[in-house]
Amino acid sequence: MSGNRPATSMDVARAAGVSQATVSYVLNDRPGSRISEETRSRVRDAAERLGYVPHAGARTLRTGSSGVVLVAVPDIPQGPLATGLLEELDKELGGRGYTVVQYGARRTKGVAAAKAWAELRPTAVVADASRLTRAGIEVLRAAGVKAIIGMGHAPMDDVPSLLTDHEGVGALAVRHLVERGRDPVVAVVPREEGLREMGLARLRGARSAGVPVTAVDLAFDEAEAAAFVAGLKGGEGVFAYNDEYAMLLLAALHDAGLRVPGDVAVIGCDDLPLARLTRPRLSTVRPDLSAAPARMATLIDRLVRGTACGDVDVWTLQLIERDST
Amino acid sequence: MSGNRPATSMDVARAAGVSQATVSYVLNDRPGSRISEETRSRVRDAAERLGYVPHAGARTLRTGSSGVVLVAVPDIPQGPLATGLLEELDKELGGRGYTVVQYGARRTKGVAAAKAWAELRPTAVVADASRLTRAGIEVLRAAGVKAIIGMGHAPMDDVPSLLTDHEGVGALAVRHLVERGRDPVVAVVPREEGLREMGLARLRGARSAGVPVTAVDLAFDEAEAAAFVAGLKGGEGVFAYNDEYAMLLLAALHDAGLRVPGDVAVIGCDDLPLARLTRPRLSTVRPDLSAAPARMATLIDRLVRGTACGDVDVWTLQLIERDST
DNA sequence: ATCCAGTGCTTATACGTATAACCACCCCCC
DNA sequence: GGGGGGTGGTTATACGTATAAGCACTGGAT
Repeated sequence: MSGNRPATSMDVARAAGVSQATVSYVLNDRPGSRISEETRSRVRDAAERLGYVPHAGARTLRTGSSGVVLVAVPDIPQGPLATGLLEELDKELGGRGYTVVQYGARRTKGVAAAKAWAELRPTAVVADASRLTRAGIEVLRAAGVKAIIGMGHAPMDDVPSLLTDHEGVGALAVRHLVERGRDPVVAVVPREEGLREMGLARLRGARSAGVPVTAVDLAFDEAEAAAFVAGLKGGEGVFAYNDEYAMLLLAALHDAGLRVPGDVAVIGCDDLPLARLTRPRLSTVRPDLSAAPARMATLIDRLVRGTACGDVDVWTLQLIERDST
Repeated sequence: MSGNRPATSMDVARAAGVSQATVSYVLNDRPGSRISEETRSRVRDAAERLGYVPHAGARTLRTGSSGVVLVAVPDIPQGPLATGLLEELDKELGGRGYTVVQYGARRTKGVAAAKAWAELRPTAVVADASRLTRAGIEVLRAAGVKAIIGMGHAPMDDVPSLLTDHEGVGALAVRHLVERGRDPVVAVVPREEGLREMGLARLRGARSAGVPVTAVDLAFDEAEAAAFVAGLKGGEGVFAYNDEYAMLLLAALHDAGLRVPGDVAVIGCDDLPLARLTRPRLSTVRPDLSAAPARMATLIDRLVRGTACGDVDVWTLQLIERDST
């Protein structure tokens, strides 16, 4: 049973006493094929008995389309938001008959990454926008990829994208701090590779709110946070880039004996589950992703069927006011 | 350029003025093939010019082996530990010529999941042990999967596994609490689906340490945590299942006005980056995964080549003592 | 001159599937 | 008794690749 090679549709055909074509017609129950109910069940029985599983590669070769949606996940450690988004997207696309596959993409990008993806002849590709270059997109198109969707902060002119509204996050956070009467407003920009660009985008948004905003570069490091906090005079409102940085600052402020929000107000972004547990409770900007998976799935499906072109979505932002501001 | 069908090795052959076989020999540079250097470069040029990318499905069909390592990730939200493990594993296997692909596996398990995976004809499968059943394993074997590796807490008798030493975590945590003179020792068992079994395993380990341990069921919920904390008398040592639960308890203890570690000691598990930011700093049990990816990759490679059989790894545990115990 | 060994390719085939095209049969109706 | 139209299949082929087997030629050695 286990030393043998996998059963093929030909094996099933022999076992059921029919031709291989009949097996194919039955198992895919192609509409318009004229096979008697009796033969159908004989074929299905044989397939079950032999443990037949179709060969995706062969099918792809024959039909010219794999039904695979390749998701190239970013290198940045994934939070619960991204994980949840992918899970929902998987469910949506699975329900429409696609096979969702995540591809680790070890640091490659551009044409090199695109070539690796193209080998699988995916029907669609969802990729971190920072991995996509124009030349890479050409490679994918040439390999027959029907739908290409970018995720990230920079709008790609060539492919529809799910954009994170980083500017909006910054603007919303700063407006809130101003409303609460905070005067020097400070925006933290993370120094880490991959986060820095987004930090700068959020800073731009912060500055668009109409008040002067001081930018401060910060690595995710307790000593640096302590040094930053030591320079505060009191009264500041700090937009901490995200909840993780906000938690870093809350700890540093606690160590320095500063009161939140009495001396300094802090606001994060993401509404992480763990960030609800800080004391004081952390105010934050929550990106609402709940509508994204279904819309992405619909868009992919339309692009594959060729009935629609690009469409850019933007997340909805919501301010969650707790105790830290 | 973009309305065309993808270039095949036959197209490359025509462009280079050679046969398709020659193209295959050159691009895979098969040792022992006698092709002149001049022809080789002509072929490579043509391939580059046409943007040729091999068709993985066709190759799989021909060779009978895909080189794909399918990783079926668990449904439980992934922490940085698991993410890091996968990333390293990806790198290791990528370096050995495998293609690592993550498969979302929307809640399916057993035979249904195995059939879905088998369609891709992976060379190896790394799966959450809770998704693997004996029948499922048979399906994979029958589909030609050479290496099957389980991850999780229950040792599978049939496949080698990377085991989390949940018992060890419990035992180590409780021994530490006892050393610090804590008298009633309490172990938290999470109520969430998927976490509960592991919680029970950690509880067994906790009880193997030789002192009486009270178990308490807890959902990840602030109100429940507050109710639990309200029942404490003081002096307790609490093993909180993991860092997230520990943070939940720290918040509840803070709200109740109890001092940590003065009144109650708390220890977690995982050494999450965010958990280093609590005040007091959280003591924890850190699973050391650094050796796992390389060992898993080696094991997979050996199983594929048929030069080795099973081998069970266990993570190394380390106690990190900070301020909460 | 003939044979042998090597070099540099080409020809032919099989992998597993989906589907267009064809075929045999039966029944009914003029 | 012959044509027409449904019913229930079968035969043949192509998808793109890897590789075994063969073939033409060249340059010695016998």
